[in-house]
Amino acid sequence: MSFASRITGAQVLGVRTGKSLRWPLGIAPQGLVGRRVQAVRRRGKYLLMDLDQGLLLWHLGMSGSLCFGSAPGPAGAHDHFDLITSHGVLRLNDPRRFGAVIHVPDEDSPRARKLLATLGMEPLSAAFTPEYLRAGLRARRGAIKQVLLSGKLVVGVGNIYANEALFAAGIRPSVPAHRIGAVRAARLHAAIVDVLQRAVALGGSTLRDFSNAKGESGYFQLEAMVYGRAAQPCKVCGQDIRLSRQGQRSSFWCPHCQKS
DNA sequence: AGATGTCCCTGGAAGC
DNA sequence: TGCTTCCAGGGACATC
Repeated sequence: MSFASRITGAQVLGVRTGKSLRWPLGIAPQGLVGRRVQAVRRRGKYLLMDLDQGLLLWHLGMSGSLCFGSAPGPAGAHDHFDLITSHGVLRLNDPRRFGAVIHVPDEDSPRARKLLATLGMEPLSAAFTPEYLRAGLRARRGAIKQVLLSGKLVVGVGNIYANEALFAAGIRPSVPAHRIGAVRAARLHAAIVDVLQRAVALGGSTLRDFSNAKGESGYFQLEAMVYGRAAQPCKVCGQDIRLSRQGQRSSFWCPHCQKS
């Protein structure tokens, strides 16, 4: 049973905070005491926890993980936030502290809107269609890789999956988004859905130096075709995988399989 | 409003 | 061996 269903209905008994996370909580921790968890949802990479008053937004950043249990044990160096409830303790562990827990009064508050309202389509929803992607790409002049990473068209596509999806679609990361026609947009759409579905089925592809909540290594559970393979032979054509930088991010691509 | 650059943080790896 | 430097990630924010 997921922690979401186990924590639903619980009452908050207390909060323990460790080192500060990326942003302030937005409320005094005591202000959460007595609240009830009414539902747990997700939007993009945010976890939304509806309380009887207010809303808690959780984000795992790049290295965060959650665990939920009745006896979490003493807090470790990277255990930054415990939500202590009548059903158990939800603990956020995050070595690199890119994660966040943020309280907002409601989803329409300025802070919540700023974080959530600009998010793009859910990639595994029925509304994410090839036509939607094509229309969004047509309106953007930036490099396709950065458009995907921006999350404004479609959420959930981080650097690893952007690289992999572009390879699968045969599109070079530097191509201006609006140059991608209907046929290739459809191919990219299918590639995004496929790579995310496979990643979810396999439990994600964490960084090589981290592990999932169960402590299992996430070492390329989704086997990368290009990501992290600079100067290694392409698994399809044998040419050396190239590495370039776009907006402070590494892009890996095959010069033969991704011609334009 | 879109595009671009900067910054946050830490630990592992690589280089000296 | 021990030090320093580089690098990875998501995404808000500032600036043009």
